[in-house]
Amino acid sequence: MSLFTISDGESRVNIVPPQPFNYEECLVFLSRSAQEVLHQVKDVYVYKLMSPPPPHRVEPVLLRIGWEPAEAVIRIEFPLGVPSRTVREEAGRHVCDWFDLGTPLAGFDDLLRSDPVLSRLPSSYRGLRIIGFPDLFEALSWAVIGQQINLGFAYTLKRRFVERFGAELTHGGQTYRLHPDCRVIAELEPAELTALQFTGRKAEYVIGIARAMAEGELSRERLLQQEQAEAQQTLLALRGVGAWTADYVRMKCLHHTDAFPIADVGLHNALKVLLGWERKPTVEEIRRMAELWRGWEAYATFYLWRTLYV
DNA sequence: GGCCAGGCTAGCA
DNA sequence: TGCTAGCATGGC
Repeated sequence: MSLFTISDGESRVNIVPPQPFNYEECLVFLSRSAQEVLHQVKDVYVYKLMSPPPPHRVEPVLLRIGWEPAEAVIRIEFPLGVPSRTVREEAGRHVCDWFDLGTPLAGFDDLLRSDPVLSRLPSSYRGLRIIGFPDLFEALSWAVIGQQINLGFAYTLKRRFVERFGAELTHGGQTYRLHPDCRVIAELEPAELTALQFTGRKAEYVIGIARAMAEGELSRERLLQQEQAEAQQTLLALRGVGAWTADYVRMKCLHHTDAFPIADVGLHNALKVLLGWERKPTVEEIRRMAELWRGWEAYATFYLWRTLYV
C-alpha cells in the first residue's frame, strides 16, 4: 500500500501526503539559494520543469506545486495547459519522489523527541522531508560539482552547466530549465566544461559519469534494485565518487535513510553550533552520537543542514 | 594573503 | 589498510 494518495482531478493532481508532512519547511529548503536554476519559489508555489516520461518525449512539462490547507493536499497544476492523463500521473509520482513521500517518518519523529542531540532542533522542523533528486545524473553532477568548493561557487558552476547544456522553456517572461541530459554530456570533451570553470578533474568526473549512464552501465533503476551496501559499492566504483558523494546520492536520490555523509563540513558546522561547542566535533565524536540515529542518519543529517539555512 | 570550502585520487609505506 | 600530497578555484 502506498503511503500517499494521488488523485487525478482532470486539470490538476492532488496528493495526500503521509503525516507528518510540513510544506512550509519544505519551502524553506527550496528557497535556500537565490542562485537555484532548476526550480523557482514564488509566494507559496514551487515551479519546476519536468521532462515527460518516454515515449511521451515531447515538450517538458511545467509544474506549479502548492499546498491546499483546507484539504491538506499538495496540489499540482499545469500552467502551460493540461497534459495527458499519463503525464499527469507521472507528475504526481515525480513530486512524491522529489518530496520523499514514500518514507514513513514515525520512527524519526520519535528520535526527534528522544535523542539528546536531535531534540535540540527546533520542533518546527517536524514534517520536513528530504527534498531530493528524482534524476540520478542530476544528483551525481551536483554532488561532484559541490566537492571541496564553497556552495556559492558551486551554484555558479551549476547555473552555467544548466544554462549551457540543459533544455529550457520560457513562459510569462520566466525561463524554466531542465538539468542537462546525460547523453548530451557524454558527448563532451573536458575542455567544454573547464571553459565554465570546472576544474579538469570535475570535468572528467562528470563526463565519465554521464558516459556510464548513457551507455546503460549505471542507472537509478539498477541502484534501487540493489541492497543499500551494494548500491554504495556501485557508486564508489565511479571515478570521482568517494564515500561522501555515494552517501549523499543514496540519501538524496535513492531514499536510503541510513546514508550518512559523515565527513560533510556542513554537518560538522551544524553540530558545532547546535551543541554550543567552541570547535567542530570530530568524525569519531559524531559517530558516537549517531549510534542512536541508526537507520535515520540521512534524516538526521538533513535536519542538521536545515539549521544552516537560518 | 592565507585559510577554508557540502572531497577525491593516486601513490606510498 | 591507512595516510597524505596534490588538485584547482572562488569567497571571505
